Amino acid sequence: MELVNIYECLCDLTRLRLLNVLAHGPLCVCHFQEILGEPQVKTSKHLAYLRSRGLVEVERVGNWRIYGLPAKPSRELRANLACLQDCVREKAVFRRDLARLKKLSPKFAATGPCGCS
Amino acid sequence: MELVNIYECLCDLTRLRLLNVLAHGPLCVCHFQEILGEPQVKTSKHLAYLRSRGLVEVERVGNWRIYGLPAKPSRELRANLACLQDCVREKAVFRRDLARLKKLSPKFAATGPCGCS
DNA sequence: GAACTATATTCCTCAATGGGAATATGAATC
DNA sequence: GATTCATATTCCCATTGAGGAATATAGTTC
Repeated sequence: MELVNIYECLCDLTRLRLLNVLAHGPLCVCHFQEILGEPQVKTSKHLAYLRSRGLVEVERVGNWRIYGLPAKPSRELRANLACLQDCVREKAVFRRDLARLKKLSPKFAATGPCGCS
Repeated sequence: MELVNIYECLCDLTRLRLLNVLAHGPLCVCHFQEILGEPQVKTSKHLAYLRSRGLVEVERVGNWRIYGLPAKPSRELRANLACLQDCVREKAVFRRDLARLKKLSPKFAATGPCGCS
């Protein structure tokens, strides 16, 4: 994974928001959708973009795709994700996303690996 | 300055190389040109790009434009530049650029603010 | 003021990106 | 096997970016 590929992923607000949420654990696409309030296509495409550059990994569970940060991130990726966390901590959009994540977590947890149904 | 603007600047190898050199002090365009071995248009354009996003500042000295990192960088910028330094330290291209910088520094210093002439 | 120097800008072309509408895929359920 | 559900993919369009050739600009020097 090249350093530039990491930064390519970071230069879009939607992807930054996804990574911010991802830092707190893996989720399926419809959960990201609900937390960010973004349409399905947009969410799915950006996750695919992140995946194409190795910033996320996918696991298939029934109908769902669970996206999470890599199990073994490179040194560069770890450093940049940590830096991102630091930069983002006080920004409104990102805090709001995390607030929604917290609020929706019980609902998500209610129905197996995914509370979509 | 938005976080995304910083990452936009970081997602191109030439600009990463420029920033890496810049971390060791301001220089004029032709010096960057010589260190990176890139044509004038390319160098000038990427510096303009960095400037448009506030990652560098320019000072005019006679015919030269001296590009340097901002005197008062934002917290985000500082964090990301530090992270970049850390990520780049062992990569060949970047080390090579710094080696050239070191080698050429005396020559640069020889003629006032710029040793081009 | 003419020539030179360092740098920026303008055109051009090509490739990549973002976003949405519509459609495809593939697993689960009835 | 038809339907539903979660997700991906395809097409479309508009914007942006990278790179180079050529030209413009503006300061310096003779």
